[in-house]
Amino acid sequence: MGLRDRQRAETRLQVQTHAVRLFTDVGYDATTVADVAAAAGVSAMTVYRHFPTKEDLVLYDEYDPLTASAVAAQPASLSLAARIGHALSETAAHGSSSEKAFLLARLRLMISVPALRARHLDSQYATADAIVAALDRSSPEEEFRVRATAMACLGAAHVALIRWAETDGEGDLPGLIRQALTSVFGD
Amino acid sequence: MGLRDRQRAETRLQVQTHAVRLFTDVGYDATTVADVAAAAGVSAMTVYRHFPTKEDLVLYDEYDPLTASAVAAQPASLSLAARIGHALSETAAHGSSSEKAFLLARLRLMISVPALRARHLDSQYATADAIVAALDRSSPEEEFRVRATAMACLGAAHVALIRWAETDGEGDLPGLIRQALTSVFGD
DNA sequence: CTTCGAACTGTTAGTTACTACCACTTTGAT
DNA sequence: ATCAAAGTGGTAGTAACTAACAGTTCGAAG
Repeated sequence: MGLRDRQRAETRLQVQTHAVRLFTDVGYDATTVADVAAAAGVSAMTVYRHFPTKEDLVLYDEYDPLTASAVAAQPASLSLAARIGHALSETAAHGSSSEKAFLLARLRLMISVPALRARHLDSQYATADAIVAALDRSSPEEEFRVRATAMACLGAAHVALIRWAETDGEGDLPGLIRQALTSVFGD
Repeated sequence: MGLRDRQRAETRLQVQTHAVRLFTDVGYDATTVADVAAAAGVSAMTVYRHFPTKEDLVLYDEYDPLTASAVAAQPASLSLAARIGHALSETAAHGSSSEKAFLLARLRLMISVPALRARHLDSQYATADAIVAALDRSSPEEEFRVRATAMACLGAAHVALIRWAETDGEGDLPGLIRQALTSVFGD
């Protein structure tokens, strides 16, 4: 990996870090993209080169492919809901390890800012698509069943994620997700 | 109800009707608010006086309070998921009666346009809030349980709604919602 | 019926997110 | 050493909104 890639990654991180800090301290709407660019020491154009929209300064990652492959890796002997639920819990265990404070700040923004909350929910929709693509191999009726189950599990897991953020990330996220799922499905 | 209110309602309907038609025929992004205003024979400012954002030209209603009161009216002997699920199915039975073609056009936009899809999902989030407010009367743990169940049921119902729109509203929506919920919960 | 306040509408000017285009610099491979 | 490619900045432009002002119309009180 050359110097160019390293500098690009560095710039990207700087921009995003300053963005989340300003959004948290000053407010999302009260902070312009020009403000973020100035704080990061770049031009506004450079911000848009790294992040397609202002919202993406907060919402860049997402674990769609990871989740989908985790679902596919579950033993087929389990029920559909159990396979999806376990996969979600496992994926959360991997994702939430590094830089918890930064992730928490981003999550709080995703909860409190309407535009970010909406986009975050839409990314769940994309995750459901990925799960359907990873599992569905038969009839439209089966796809309907898989998609409904996936959306239900993702909805429950989302509540766990919010709870985790509201308690400052002190509980363990995979456990909260399992708790949310069992309180819905009994199992 | 005076002439003023009638004219206001008339203008609002005209604006929204032309908006949905233009969005469907020309495209959401390719249609400007000025285009909508011109088609409806009003100024752009008038559009904003009736609808806070361009997105709200498609997403105005939503049945939060209806759903919440329907949930509260379910017999407490049923399980939590059953109470919420039945309430969703009942609310859908009331809402989908009048002007199906217009509702379908709006739904198709909510599915295909990313910004509208995101806001539509966020309105589900608001519905979950209303359900929680209607049911929760005890501990934070109970609220967690209610919210997780509500989001799960709403996620499944959303899949039914999409399916209904994709099949041009020919199946019955309450039945599809029940089908989605039973394919998730077994019950 | 007249009059006066309030609401509806239009116009204008401004902010901000975002895009297209052009020129300049820097990197990395030949 | 050179040249193509990529990163960066500047300018200009579109479109979603907002604030403030002025004109018009409705509706209620006298």
